[in-house]
Amino acid sequence: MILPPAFYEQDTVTVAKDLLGCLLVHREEAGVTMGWIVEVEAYLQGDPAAHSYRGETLRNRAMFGPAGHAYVYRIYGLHTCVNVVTGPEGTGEAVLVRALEPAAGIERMQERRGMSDPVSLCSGPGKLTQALGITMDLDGTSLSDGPLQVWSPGSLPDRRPEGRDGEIVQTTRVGITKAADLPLRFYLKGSRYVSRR
DNA sequence: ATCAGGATTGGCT
DNA sequence: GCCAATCCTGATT
Repeated sequence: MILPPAFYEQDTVTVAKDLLGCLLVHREEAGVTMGWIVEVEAYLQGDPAAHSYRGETLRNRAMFGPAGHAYVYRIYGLHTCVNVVTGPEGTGEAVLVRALEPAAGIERMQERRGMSDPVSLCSGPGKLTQALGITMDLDGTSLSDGPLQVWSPGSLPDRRPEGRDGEIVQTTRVGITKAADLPLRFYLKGSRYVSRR
């Protein structure tokens, strides 16, 4: 089932951990692509590494919007990353989706990524957006009521992401310079689909 | 008006 | 391990 807005209104770290094992689903006319979320990072209020740290701007506007919407941004001029917005409106907290285990629409992902190895298809924040066809026009859209959705674990009967059932590893976040010591990255223990160990 | 730099990736050494 | 690619945004002059 599609996660309701109330799910995203919980504490951001709680949402980050509960997101692991859920399905990120992109529905397009061309077809559906989806993958289990296996790696995330939390970005909090007052967190120097968060895009929201210096206040609301045109770019990070969605981060301050209602929980359960997407915050999509471009990085290094070429890659796109997707976040799940959390917390009450105005707080500027979000969870970055860093890696997926491909679950459906794998052929389309392979076409878009120009490669075939399933392990490398979505093992990074820029890779997964390319694989699922997530573009800037999804910025600010509702994840409960739009083309980009998040489904609860077990939405695909008898199918589960790889790894030690439900065990979560917590580490520092990847690629940041500010607040680099905060342990706000979470991934499914044993998954081969994370961006790095 | 100008400019530094970034929540990355892929290719080369 | 190192580095270029590539393009805004946001901060500064």
